[in-house]
Amino acid sequence: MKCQTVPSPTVKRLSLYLRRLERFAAEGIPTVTSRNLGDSLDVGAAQVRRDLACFGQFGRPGVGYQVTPLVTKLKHILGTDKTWPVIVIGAADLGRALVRYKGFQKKGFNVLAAFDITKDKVGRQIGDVRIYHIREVPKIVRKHSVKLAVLAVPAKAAQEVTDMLCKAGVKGILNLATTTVITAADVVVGSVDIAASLEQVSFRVKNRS
Amino acid sequence: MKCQTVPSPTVKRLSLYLRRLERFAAEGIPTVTSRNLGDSLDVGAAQVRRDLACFGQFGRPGVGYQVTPLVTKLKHILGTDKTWPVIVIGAADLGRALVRYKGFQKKGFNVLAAFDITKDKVGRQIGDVRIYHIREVPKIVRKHSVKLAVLAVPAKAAQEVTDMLCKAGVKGILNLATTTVITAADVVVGSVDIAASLEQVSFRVKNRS
DNA sequence: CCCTGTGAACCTGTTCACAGCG
DNA sequence: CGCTGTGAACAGGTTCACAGGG
Repeated sequence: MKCQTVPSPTVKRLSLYLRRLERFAAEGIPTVTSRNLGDSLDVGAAQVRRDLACFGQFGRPGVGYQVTPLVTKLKHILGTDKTWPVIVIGAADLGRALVRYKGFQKKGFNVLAAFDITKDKVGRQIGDVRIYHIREVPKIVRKHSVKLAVLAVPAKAAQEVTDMLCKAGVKGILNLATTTVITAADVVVGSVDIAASLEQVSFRVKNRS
Repeated sequence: MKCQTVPSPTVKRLSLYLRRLERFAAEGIPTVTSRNLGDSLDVGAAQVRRDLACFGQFGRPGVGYQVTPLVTKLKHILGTDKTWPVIVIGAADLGRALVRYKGFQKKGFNVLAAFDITKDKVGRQIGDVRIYHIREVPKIVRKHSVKLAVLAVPAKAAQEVTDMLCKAGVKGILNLATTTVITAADVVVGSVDIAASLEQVSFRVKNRS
């Protein structure tokens, strides 16, 4: 079907599929059906087929999808078939945890530097990742062709830092600050607000369901 | 309009509105229009009005919305007008960061205990929050009527821990593990996968926009 | 005249149902 | 026959546009 604009819910589910398929692969299962894959993720079988059909036809009627080739294909689609250098801005608690976070490594994201402004952090290490002063961002970005940055700074600094990242040439930002940041159209921003996510849950709990 | 089923995208935006309104309040701005509020959040004015209309009519035609009453109202709707006790399961890097995370306190979530299974963590403190053995969960949950839990354990333990939380009486779970967890229908689950979120960004970067 | 609240049109993503291949 | 891929129907949210209040 090859949709020309991939729906963003589809992209989210792609990550789910990949995660699950990797477990199937680890279990030595060679083939899965759309139902098979969807059931464990609470996604309908038709939805699975639709999502995958956006990128070509790699299922076999009567059989299903071959796990290993599909993992490869999905990684390629998501861009995690090669290693991306990533920087983390903000080395407070959350930033520190992100630098150490194994989930990034598993997906091929390589955290190569952290940044902060406070004197007591700059120059220190988190594991074997060094904390630089924020003013060093452009230099490091250029040197390693960094395209992705993770933002874990206080809300009031977020926009300023974002502008600086854009100017330095970063193309994608994962924003974990509790504020909305605005960028030029050619820079992608994904936002994750952990406290707000818990707030969603509390709302749903309060309103029974 | 009082929609009987609040759309979940609306709930997400409610958090954004609240966040922004609190800043307006801090700046001493008494009144905002829907356009005014939406513009800085990249949300259409009509959307803002629709979302708010789900909960009653608290805007004044020709004027807009009074900031302070709206903040109060939104907090009440989201359930963050009172303090919720929260527990964090998993005291590795991410768990530690979450226990310390100020964003929770700001919204009235009070992290009162952390849990882990490894000997070298149980009994220690993160700030003034104590780490208990996971088997203590039911006791603490009952003692403090804990309704909300944050899950930051390895993927392979997530489902087992979730089952235990549900049995202990927890009503809402924020899942930060990299796996899908399944619960009875009366327990709310919100999922945040940081690595997957970065993967979304990398996909969008790879496909220019 | 400006801004809210809302019916109605619209659009985007989901689900159904079936043709077609292995 | 089982399962994919996909038109066609459907549902949920969004945007438009305007009536009505201040």
